[in-house]
Amino acid sequence: MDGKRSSGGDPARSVALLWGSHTKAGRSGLTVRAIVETAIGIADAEGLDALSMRRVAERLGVGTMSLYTHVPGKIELTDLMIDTAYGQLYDDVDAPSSQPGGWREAMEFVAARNWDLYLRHPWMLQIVTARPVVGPNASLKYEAELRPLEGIGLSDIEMDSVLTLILTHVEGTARIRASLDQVQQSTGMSETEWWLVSAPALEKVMDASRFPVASRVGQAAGQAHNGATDPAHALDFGLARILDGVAALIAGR
Amino acid sequence: MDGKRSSGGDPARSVALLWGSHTKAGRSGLTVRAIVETAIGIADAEGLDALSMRRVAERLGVGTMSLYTHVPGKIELTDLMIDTAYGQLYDDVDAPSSQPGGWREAMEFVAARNWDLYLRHPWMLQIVTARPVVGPNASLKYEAELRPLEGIGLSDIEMDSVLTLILTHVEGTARIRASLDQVQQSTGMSETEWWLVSAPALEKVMDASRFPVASRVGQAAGQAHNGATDPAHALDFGLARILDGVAALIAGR
DNA sequence: ATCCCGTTCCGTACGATGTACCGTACACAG
DNA sequence: CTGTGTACGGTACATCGTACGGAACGGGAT
Repeated sequence: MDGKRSSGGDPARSVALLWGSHTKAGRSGLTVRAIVETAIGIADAEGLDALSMRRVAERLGVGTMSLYTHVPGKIELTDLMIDTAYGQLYDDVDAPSSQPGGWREAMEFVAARNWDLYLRHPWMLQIVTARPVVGPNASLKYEAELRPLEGIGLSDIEMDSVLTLILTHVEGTARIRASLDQVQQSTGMSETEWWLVSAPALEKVMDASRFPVASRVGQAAGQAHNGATDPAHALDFGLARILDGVAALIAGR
Repeated sequence: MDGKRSSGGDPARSVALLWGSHTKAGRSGLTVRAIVETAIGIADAEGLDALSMRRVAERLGVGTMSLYTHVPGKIELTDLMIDTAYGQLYDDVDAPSSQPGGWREAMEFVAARNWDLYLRHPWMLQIVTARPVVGPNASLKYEAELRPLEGIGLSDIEMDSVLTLILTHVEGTARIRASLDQVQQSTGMSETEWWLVSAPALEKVMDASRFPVASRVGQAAGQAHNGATDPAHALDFGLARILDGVAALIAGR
């Protein structure tokens, strides 16, 4: 899968599927909800690559093709998975906006929650988020995350832009973290170990004098957070700069 | 492919492959370079999903398994593709740092070049950038992009953090754009058309009063750049905030 | 000239995958 | 009790990456 996103074809079908109640069960007790939750369980535990229709069906004790009675295809299934995961983000719509402190603390809260979300469900990062899935939980998420930006001196468009900026930052940084985790898991080496193994081969072939700044900075960064990159630090550093920039925009009025 | 990234196994092998000269050709004239360039051509034109070992071999007029004489597997091939693409970024290492204007203009130049890169090679966004591929061109890129940040009052670690922040922003925003492009291409509908088709089904099921802020802001944003999101605007807006934040960091010393 | 051996090429085959197609068997309305 | 719509799922197909092992070649040693 990965880069796929045909958008299914019929938008109305997808909308109905996302917003429907999914309670009707046939004689084998199969439900859309059960399918989605099983799929999330597999993806959480073994990654998106391990998620196949056969595996889902097997785990549900059901024939593979029975899934297609409830779900049009795998793409729509992943759409449902994403919207379901969004549902776990906030207890209620006012969670971010009722955060103590101003909009800045609220946005830090939003960033932290999204960061945690991608930690729990790394597979979300692998699903190309094409034209955002407009499910009920995604809509609630958007509403919840927008509210703290109300009435602080931003236009509607700026509110949307600021939120997009923050979420893009979190997602991108989470992607870096997820990649590091995956390499670590698949090679059995920590990042530090990996560099120790690669360094000799690299030094033999790479003339450090051609990259004076890069090698100095790379060295410094590597030592500071043992491992070439520290996603947690990147998250905080970046968010601080972004929020400073937004504050400057507001103050400049 | 998509979410894969086994890191191949032997790091030394990958390093040698990336930094090697790739000039030795066998009796059929097959080269690593030719394989990589053909692969890039396919991915550029038809997307990463259309890239298969069979297609590459076919286009080269060669048996599929012959590729494996020169390249260990598909994952390593994509590593080579990425480093090759990086090679097209700057004419020389000093391109960004010799930009007229200060570090700010230089970083805008860097952002614009990366933005263009992802426009030309959208498949790069689909390849999970695990433990960054340390090829020769990637190293040059890092050096080139770091140089404009020299001597402006940032520590080594901050230099790295700032660059990471900017590149993450560009990549994330490019990902949004690529997704929109792909939906547009696969459905044959422009984004505006898509929303027009989906809106009726959505309105029937979604109670706008539950999402007061979201629907107001979404409406405003949608009208401003006809289409729910305007990646180009998001790029500029975000970059401006980020650079303001960095400027504040420097000024605060 | 002959042989040998290392390398390059590639045909075949295997185990995956998503899902189209179509028969079966059940639950419920009449 | 019977008729019919829906849920279920077995089989099959195209596609993928690539393991395996044989064929074909080029160049060095005899």
